[in-house]
Amino acid sequence: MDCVVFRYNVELSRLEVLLVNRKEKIASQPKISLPGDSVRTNEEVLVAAKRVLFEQTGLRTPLYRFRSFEDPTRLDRQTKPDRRVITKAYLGFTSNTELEFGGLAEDGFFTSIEDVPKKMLYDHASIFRSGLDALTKAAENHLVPLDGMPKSFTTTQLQNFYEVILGKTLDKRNFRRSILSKDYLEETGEYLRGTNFRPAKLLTFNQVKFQRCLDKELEKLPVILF
Amino acid sequence: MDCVVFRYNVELSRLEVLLVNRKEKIASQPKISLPGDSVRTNEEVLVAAKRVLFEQTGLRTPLYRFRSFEDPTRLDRQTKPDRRVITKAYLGFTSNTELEFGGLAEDGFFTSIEDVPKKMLYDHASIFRSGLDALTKAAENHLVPLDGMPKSFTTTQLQNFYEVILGKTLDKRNFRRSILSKDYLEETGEYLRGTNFRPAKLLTFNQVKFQRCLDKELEKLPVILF
DNA sequence: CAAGTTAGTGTTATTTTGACACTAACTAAA
DNA sequence: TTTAGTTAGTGTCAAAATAACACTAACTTG
Repeated sequence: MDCVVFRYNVELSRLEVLLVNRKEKIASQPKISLPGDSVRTNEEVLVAAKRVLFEQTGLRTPLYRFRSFEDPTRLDRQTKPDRRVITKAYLGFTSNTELEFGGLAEDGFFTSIEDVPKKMLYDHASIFRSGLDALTKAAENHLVPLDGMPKSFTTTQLQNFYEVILGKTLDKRNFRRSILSKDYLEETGEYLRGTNFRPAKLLTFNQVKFQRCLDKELEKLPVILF
Repeated sequence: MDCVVFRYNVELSRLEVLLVNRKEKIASQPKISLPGDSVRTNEEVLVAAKRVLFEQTGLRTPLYRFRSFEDPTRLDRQTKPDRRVITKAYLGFTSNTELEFGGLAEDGFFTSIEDVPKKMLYDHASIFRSGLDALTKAAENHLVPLDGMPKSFTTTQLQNFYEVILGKTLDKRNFRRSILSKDYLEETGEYLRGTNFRPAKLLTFNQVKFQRCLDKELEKLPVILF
């Protein structure tokens, strides 16, 4: 199981992803990789993902599964032909920049998604790409988890976040209508102070409601096949 | 990997599913189960599913993946706690009733979905139920694979098929508009003869175009996260 | 109090979806 | 040959969802 953990870098207004270097070099593979490890025999995969992410990087953040990778040649082609390895991939968001490496991870860093190496451990480069696709798809439908946003934020800040992910500008009114109808944002009653213009309402992300919203969307899917 | 293979019984106008009895009894488990077995180390899972289905029942039919089952307790609770077993489930349709059993399967039969045993091998009862859910969802969106329909059929026959799956009647005009817009049905140029009323156009199912249509639908999904 | 800046809102046109009823084409029987 | 019987096949209208678009509200500073 592997994790694609994004960070929204507000200052540089860019999207970053968390990569780690493995302690051990595996055959001729690059050490640079996504955080990830194998699942214990009696462990729920999602639980394993959270555990491993914490062990390797010190991060605790909700994770969302997005795809499995089970091509029988995914590791063969590169290394160990002794057994077949499949992996399940999760994505997450964080705002935390204080990392503590451990487990299989020697060290690591956030890097702009532009600068992610083309070659990483095993098929991690393509897992990353797939995670980015999943994120884009989620963004197009205003279903990006906001675990990496500040505790509270304004609608405009949120729109900027989405615009960074999608790489294009969005219509303010349509964006607000859509995102508010999703019903996972809550007003704090507070306003953003310190500007020299009209203060904006501060919102918070309700992760539980977001999950409910995700489930509702999954119900609506035209197919389960797949 | 396990297969949920449906058959549309035109005469009885009901939906049936293919079950097999395993040759070997496993612990205190029922022998009755879905066709299924483990995947070979170097085998694509879909390929394995088609191979196993053929070995066990003599059927060759396109299969469509619909879900994975990976709860760490799925077999533990019942039998072998020696290793963790996950499974990937596929669904398919056939019109073939000539079965040839082999491999792990002693024998088998099609049974009405009403009469599927509540207790089957491992968690096969819940895999079946989940396959039926997938089918229903597909039917609601007019995306049921028609591999189990006769070579050619009329729109009305197709509508009956859908009505059997959904257990309710559908509006003829809306059904036709929707299903024809999907673009995986082709006119044969032939007409259904032998009736004493207006002859209906005969259509065929194009499985390749259907796959393309499925892929297009998957593109449109609001999330990749699942 | 005027100027500057962002916050916040509503309407219209287009597309999609569901509800609904009639004419067309054929056979069989009178 | 005409009429009755039966299913095939088609189009419109209303409702909901979606995309495009411009102005007023609220605050700060000088």
